[in-house]
Amino acid sequence: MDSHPPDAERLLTPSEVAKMFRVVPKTVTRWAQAGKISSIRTLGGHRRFREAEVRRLLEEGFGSEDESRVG
Amino acid sequence: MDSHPPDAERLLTPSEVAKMFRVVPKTVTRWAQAGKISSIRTLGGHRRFREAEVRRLLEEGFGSEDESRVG
DNA sequence: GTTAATTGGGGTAATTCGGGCG
DNA sequence: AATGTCCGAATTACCCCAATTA
Repeated sequence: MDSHPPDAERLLTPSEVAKMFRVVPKTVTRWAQAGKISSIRTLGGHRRFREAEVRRLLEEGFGSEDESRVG
Repeated sequence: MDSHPPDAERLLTPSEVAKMFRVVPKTVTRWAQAGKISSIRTLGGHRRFREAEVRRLLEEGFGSEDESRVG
């Protein structure tokens, strides 16, 4: 039996996100601390990231650098 | 009709909770042992978790970390 | 060249994972 | 097959400081 709760969303570990961006896991942690990426915490304090958001951020980085960035 | 499912009493297995947090089932068991999450026992000694509580714990850790939190 | 921000590495403690067995 | 419990290894969090980048 493999019934999952309705809005079970795919979560990624810091290492997995780090590999996608080609940075070390610690850098991903800094992004979370800086509020640049949202994250949830396991009950032990470790972070998990939404795969959808990570991929969105990853693709934003491929946009033209001429694009004005609001921030 | 089941248009009003009593979510508050729905119970989840260790595996289901583990998938929601992106951890392995054993880790969820550890959280129960540490008292970080309440659980009930089946007559066979296995644990079950309240979906409402799990969801609450899951959403507590969401959002940017630089947002102030009202305690 | 200087200033400010980001990234990476070291170190330690806590958490998580994986294997084995009941 | 899923779960419970114990142990050792890997991952992560958090600290500080140097190197790289804009």
